[in-house]
Amino acid sequence: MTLEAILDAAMALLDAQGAAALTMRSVAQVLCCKPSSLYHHVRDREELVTLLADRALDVASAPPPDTLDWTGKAAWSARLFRAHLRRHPGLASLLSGTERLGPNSLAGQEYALELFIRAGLSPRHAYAAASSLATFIVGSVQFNQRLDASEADERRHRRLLFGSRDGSALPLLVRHADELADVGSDDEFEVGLNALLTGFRALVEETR
Amino acid sequence: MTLEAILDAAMALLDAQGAAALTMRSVAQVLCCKPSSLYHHVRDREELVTLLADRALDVASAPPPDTLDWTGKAAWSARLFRAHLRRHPGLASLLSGTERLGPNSLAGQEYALELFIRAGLSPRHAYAAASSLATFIVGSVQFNQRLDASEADERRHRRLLFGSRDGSALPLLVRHADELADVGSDDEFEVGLNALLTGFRALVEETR
DNA sequence: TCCTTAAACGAACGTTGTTCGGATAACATC
DNA sequence: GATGTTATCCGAACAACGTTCGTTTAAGGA
Repeated sequence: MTLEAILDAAMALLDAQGAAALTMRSVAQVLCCKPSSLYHHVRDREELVTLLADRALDVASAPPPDTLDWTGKAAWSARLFRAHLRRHPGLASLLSGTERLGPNSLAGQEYALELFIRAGLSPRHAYAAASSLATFIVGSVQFNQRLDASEADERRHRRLLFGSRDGSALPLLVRHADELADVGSDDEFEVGLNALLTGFRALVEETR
Repeated sequence: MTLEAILDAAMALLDAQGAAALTMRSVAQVLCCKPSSLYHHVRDREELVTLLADRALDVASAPPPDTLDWTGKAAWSARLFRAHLRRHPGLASLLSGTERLGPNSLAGQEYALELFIRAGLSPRHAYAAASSLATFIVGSVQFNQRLDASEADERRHRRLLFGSRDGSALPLLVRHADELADVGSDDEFEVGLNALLTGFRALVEETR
């Protein structure tokens, strides 16, 4: 009957059946109580989601090995964060819909801020860089969630769709349909991540 | 009574009252008909949203001036795209929830693909780069939507929140609270965009 | 003129978030 | 130990949502 239990139930529900199944009634059912009881511990459904979104970030992430330079550490943490988001389907969509001011979210911001400031960025640039990186990671997972769910089916679908068009309007997409069809979300993420980090590295150089 | 009219009404509703107001009943009311009538032109609400998400991308965007190099053109188009997303609140959240296989979406992908391939990227890298860029743009708008709505209030709120914590856990966020509080979404977007593009430029160099 | 077909409607069903008043139990106070 | 206060839970209900079904209406072709 405590708020902890409510968030636990919501988390279990989120992992098991996705974000759409996260209703007041379903949460109550998991806790063997009635929906109205939840409103004594939580004002809204929105507040529940906000609390859950931050609680779900409570990942005891292993710190990156010290042998890496700062971009290596950033990449390490970014991949870990992405893996965590993919392990909990629906979490990405939760995060992009709520404000991120909870303790775990702030801790992550603090960590990235320290990393980027120590690398030589101004506080403002470090903050903007951290926000951009977080935006890209969460957005990347959220965008490819539907695609990853169907996997091979989706690839075939995409290839079919590209190929079925007459080549006049979309020559490049059609010509490279087969090759592009199996560019997975992993490849896309790595390209974007590396691009962002080399961009940040260049920003450090030009600031110095 | 045509599908065009339905999408027009939905678009008007989206612009006027946001994505949450986009209900079957409200769309029907704008068209002076009953909700059940909509189901003769659209299978689901999801299909309506999917169609709308692509139709809303129908922006007769002025092509970037030819004096710019390819990263300049990419930045130009990216800023235009972002401005368009911000002009239509709720569109970003629509885009991140549906598959992007409509004609306008594909046309945008084709355009970015051509730009990046002509710059020297392999088709696969060009595709991944374009996807990453789109992810960042849409994600950036969606993330900062709530923040931009409140504007100054939100800034004060953020500063207050950062400042109110004891400095032990979040030393950097607290120390630079004032400075960080007025890092707007524009700054964040420009930093991320520039980083991505210099990263892509480096990718071209190392590929060649 | 009659028949077929497509579109709009009215009413309902199930589910959602949320509110309110009453029942209930625990806890503090005299 | 009795009493009153407080916090919690429950039952029922409300409005709004997406969706479906059967009927009505209107238009177009044979």
